Amino acid sequence: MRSSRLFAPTLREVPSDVEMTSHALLLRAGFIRQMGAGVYEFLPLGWRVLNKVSDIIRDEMDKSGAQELLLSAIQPEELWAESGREGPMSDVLIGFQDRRGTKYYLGPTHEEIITDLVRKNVRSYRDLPLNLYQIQMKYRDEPRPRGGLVRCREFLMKDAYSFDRDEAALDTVYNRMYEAYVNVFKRCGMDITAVDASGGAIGGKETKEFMLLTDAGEDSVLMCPKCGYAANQEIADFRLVDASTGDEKKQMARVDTPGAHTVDEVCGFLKAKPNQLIKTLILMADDKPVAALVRGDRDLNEGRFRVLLGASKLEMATPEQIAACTGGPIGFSGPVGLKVPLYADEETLGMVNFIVGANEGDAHLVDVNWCDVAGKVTSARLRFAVSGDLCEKCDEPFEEKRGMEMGHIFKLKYAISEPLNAVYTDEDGSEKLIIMGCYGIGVSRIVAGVAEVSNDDNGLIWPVSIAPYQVQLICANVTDETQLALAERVYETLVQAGVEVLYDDRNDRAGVKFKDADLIGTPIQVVVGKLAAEGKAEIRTRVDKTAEPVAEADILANVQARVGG
RNA sequence: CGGGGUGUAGCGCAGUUUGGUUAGCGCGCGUGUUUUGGGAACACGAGGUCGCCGGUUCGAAUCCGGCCACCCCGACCA
Repeated sequence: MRSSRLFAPTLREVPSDVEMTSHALLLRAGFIRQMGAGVYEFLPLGWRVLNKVSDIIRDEMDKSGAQELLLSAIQPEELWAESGREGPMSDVLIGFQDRRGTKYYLGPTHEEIITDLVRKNVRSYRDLPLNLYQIQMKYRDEPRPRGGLVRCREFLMKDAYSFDRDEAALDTVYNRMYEAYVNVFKRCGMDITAVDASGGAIGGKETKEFMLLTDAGEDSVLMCPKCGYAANQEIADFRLVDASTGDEKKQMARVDTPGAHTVDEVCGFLKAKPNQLIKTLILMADDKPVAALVRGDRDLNEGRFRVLLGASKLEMATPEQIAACTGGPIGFSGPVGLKVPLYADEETLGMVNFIVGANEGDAHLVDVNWCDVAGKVTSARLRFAVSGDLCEKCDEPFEEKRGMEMGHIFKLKYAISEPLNAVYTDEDGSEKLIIMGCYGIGVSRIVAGVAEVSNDDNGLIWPVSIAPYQVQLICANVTDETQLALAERVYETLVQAGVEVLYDDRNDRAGVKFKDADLIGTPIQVVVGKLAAEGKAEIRTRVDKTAEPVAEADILANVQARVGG
């Protein structure tokens, strides 16, 4: 491809509303353009990278025994109603009606569609196992798209779904997918950490997320430096340390705390530390109020709490709902005399003489002890693990890192097949539910991820495997006939040999072309310049700018060696 | 959905506080000349419904009201 013909508008300056490195570089280098919030167009360079990633995924998926197909992006609403996920996922569903008034959603994921396909076409155990995948745009009305390709409303995903007879067969395919994923990310040049994760709205415990560790990531990952345990903060387990001081219990007292409704304000007012306070969070679990009690400096893990309650919906109560069940305004709730079910984080049980809200405006209770709290208190782990908490297996303090989720595999089991009644006839003639797994990779997010971690001040740095072109050939001065003639010959030679080469034949100053080449990030650069008079070109890499003079006859072999390595 | 911010040429910005000639600057773009190894110089030139709608006014990029879009933080996030 000749740069003079390539549609790759590069920018010198970063558009003002861009913050994330990968976003800025992909825009500047002419890989993507924005259509709207979380909606991007892939320009030729971006599209090439996306396809390189897709091809690697295809190769690994096919090797693992999965079969590619293409499902409909338009999904009938009734399937979502049937699976019971229309409600839980209503926030992100983008819907429309056809001319007859039938409702549809643009596919945010394809469990319903594929399970419907399979239940209509699979009858017998002889038809199993099946592992089907596709690479297709997904549509989710994300509450907050961000970071360019990191979180989009329209994004490219590889999604695979396995269908098996029993758990043992599911385990087999799950493990095979794990291996395939490891291979995919390795081939894309990414250093990925697999972590224990939460099944999210679907549920399920056996699930792994494939995280790219980067400060730009949206997730928190807790890692044990000793045993290698790694988990998403949402589900990370840790050892409870008994922090009870053995202080003598004092007499509870009511104090005025005008205007102090946040933990910081109360602490400032009472000259206390956040860990001496227990905050009482009122939540609505399937529309019934419950109270969660956690130490003032901790955060409630709502996902864990929801699972504990067995609730399908859990959300923070509104000020009105809080007033209705506590009798006080938001910010002054407390467990003493509270008439809603109380759930206390296990860490709070060892506390004495703590501070809580008084369930009335502008007042708190101090020197409270658990004996003051009438009523049943359920103790459970309700808070997130944080940096410094101890690994449950080896008592080593966790390190906390940011991660960007690139892939997710998990065992759906019967979560979808049961409501959709996807069954098969087993050997003994009995009808059984198909057991399922699902496996996703954010293809477009991989592009963002690699761009995020692989760059320098001059631009992107692509690994050979997914670079838009393997080689960038630069003719330093196209008005120099010797240079131009040599560059043209080198271009022909490389193209004929099947090397993917972007040939900068523009009539610009050399500096412009060097800058663009670095920005685009092609891993190998071949410069035809002053040495053309001697019949030589310079070959260098994007990372190591040490130029190696190479005679014309040896250029192809040199390039091929670099591409291969 | 809550909080904060921004909308003026393809990109980056000034001008808005205090309304007043023909709305500026840099980059980029076009033509020409000179240049040609790390984003060249000079000359000439093109390019704008000042986010949209309404209002106030003799007069609105500027003041007022409403709306929209985008970004960031939070909530949310198979």
